Amino acid sequence: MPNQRRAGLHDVAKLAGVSHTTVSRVLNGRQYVSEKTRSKVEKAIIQLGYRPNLHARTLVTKSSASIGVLIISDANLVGSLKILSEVSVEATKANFLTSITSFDRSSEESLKDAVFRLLDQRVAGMVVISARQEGLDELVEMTNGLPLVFCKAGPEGFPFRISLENELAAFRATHQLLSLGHRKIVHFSGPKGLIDSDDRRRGFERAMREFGLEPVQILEGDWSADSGYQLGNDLLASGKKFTAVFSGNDKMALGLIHSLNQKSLEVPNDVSIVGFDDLEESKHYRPALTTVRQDFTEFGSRAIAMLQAQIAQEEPPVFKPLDPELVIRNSCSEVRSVS
Amino acid sequence: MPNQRRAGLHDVAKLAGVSHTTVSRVLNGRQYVSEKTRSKVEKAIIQLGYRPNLHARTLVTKSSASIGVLIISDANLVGSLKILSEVSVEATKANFLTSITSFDRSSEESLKDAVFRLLDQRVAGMVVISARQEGLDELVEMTNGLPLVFCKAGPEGFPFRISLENELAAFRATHQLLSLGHRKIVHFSGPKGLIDSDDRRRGFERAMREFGLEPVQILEGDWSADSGYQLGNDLLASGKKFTAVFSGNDKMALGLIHSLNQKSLEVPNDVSIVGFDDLEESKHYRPALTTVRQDFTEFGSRAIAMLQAQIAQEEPPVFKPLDPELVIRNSCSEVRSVS
DNA sequence: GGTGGGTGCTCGGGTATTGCT
DNA sequence: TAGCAATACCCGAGCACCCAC
Repeated sequence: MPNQRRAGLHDVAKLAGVSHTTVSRVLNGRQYVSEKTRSKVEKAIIQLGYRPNLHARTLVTKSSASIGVLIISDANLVGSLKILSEVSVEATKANFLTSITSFDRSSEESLKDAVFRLLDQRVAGMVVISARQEGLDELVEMTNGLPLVFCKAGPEGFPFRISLENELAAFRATHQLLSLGHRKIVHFSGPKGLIDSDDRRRGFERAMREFGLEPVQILEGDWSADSGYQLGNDLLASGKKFTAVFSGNDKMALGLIHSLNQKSLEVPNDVSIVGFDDLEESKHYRPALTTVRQDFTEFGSRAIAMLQAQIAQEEPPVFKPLDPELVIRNSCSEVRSVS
Repeated sequence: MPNQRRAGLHDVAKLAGVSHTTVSRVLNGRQYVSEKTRSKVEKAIIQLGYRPNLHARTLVTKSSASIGVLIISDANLVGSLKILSEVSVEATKANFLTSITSFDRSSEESLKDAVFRLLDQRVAGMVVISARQEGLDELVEMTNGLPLVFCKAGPEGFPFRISLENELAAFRATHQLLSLGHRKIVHFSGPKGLIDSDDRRRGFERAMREFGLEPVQILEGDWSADSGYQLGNDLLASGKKFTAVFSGNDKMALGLIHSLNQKSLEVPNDVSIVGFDDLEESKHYRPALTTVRQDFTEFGSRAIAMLQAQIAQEEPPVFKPLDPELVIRNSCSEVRSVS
């Protein structure tokens, strides 16, 4: 029996011998209720297992206690999911419920449909997790002033946005290679158009430029270890000379190492590699991977804090950018020869 | 201006010059509306950008078009998140909205609070993703007949449950080692109490028993590569003799390989290893990992199909159990010596 | 008597007003 | 004047019922 009618305000009022107005006052912590009546009402609430109907409340107050999360899915689903889970946990702490929906760029439905799925719920605010910039401007228009926070990609100039210091991190990673004497450096990037890929590529290019160097080559993968392996094979087959690779993420670096090993090339003796992400397992690769890490953990709480401030119409908090950290392990050495 | 009042049924009715009932009929595709009025109403709807208020609708129909997902978080968060995303996508296809909330066993709040967060939304059904059995019986009671589907762990005898064939998969993995002549086999398990850990351990033990063997040792890790590394060190320090390890997942296997390598032990020459999961990157480990894979992809669609059937009070679909597949690569060889 | 369409109550809870103690 | 009851109406939709042709 799913739907035995649940107790309502009126039932509580009747049991407690008060008016429904008083019950409402107790529920919302209003004044003008004596201790005695309050406890009477509370007892009745517990006895009946009363729970307010959120839909009814939302209907009249016009403000639901739930936030929407829109995931615009792309290659790196797992990354988005981590953010989602953080956002959800933080939202819960802040007494918000989380409604999620995803939008697949390759599907027939329009972004508008996905956005309206959330808007129709009258969410109090929205967190958008997207790896690409495209379409985000329209999104702002569609939502028409609704509190909004973007994770990763966000429209140009939009104030509420949480992103990684990709460019700086990539710069530092590349710099590490350069400071070891490497000059012939290849970059494995992620899919073009993803903000992470593009920013990291930019950081790489800036570091090279500051040394007056040209990249040997920039190869585009899809973040997977498989693609790193494939790119490694392609690179070796091309016959281009290089002494180091800066990989856009750790997984591609793993695939690259695999492909080098198959051709009897060793890391770091023959080729030096720097990764990106510092996955939990990267230190157990062979060799342990030198990589660059960014603290992800505050992503969710920052997003929710920004959203809450907007919802409450307060001044949004200002966050310091996250400082990327270079983690030096065993996949880099000084240049020996130009193979 | 977030809340310029949005158009309601009445506004549409006024503009179209009909009553709100007629508009409601058009919206719900009821009969007894002439083509002419229908198109008039539809025009008005578009013109006003009208969107029905889901809360109002839920209030009167007592059935919301949203399902709840409760994530009871444990070690393997990423696994749960993958299921979540599938569930969410499938739910969307079926025109349901997804509300999620998580419950942390180590937190002060009770499971009841988490469940009620969802129940208060009057969700039409609930998907529970839990790695542990504990507390799931109460959950069934609390929800009082609400359509329910459990992913991974589920209460004893509960009919609606999606789980992996862990026991069988682990049996096959162990069997592979045995058929190569290994007799001194160690098992690295996940945290005790997790259904995945326990089932895999059982499969391992059954395989050993059928060969009349005792496990050399069963070591408990936490699924992480770090713990696999630690367990590897512990094992080597213990001086116990072994020729093979069946690791409860691929990541711990990676850590184990790392620890063996540090002691100049090679895989598979000195020690054979079978993993579990077949991560995308496992084929790029050194050596490429022999492991066992289960197809995860239908998890979400199965869960939603089961839930939908319950919600619609239809006969739930019956699914064949997923057949685990042994993926043979280079981390196992025949026994040579007992080190 | 089947179509087409309007009136009015309902869902569950918020709130403003009045009035009594 | 604090503490409460009683009344009444609102939110936005669904629907039973009624009344026209």
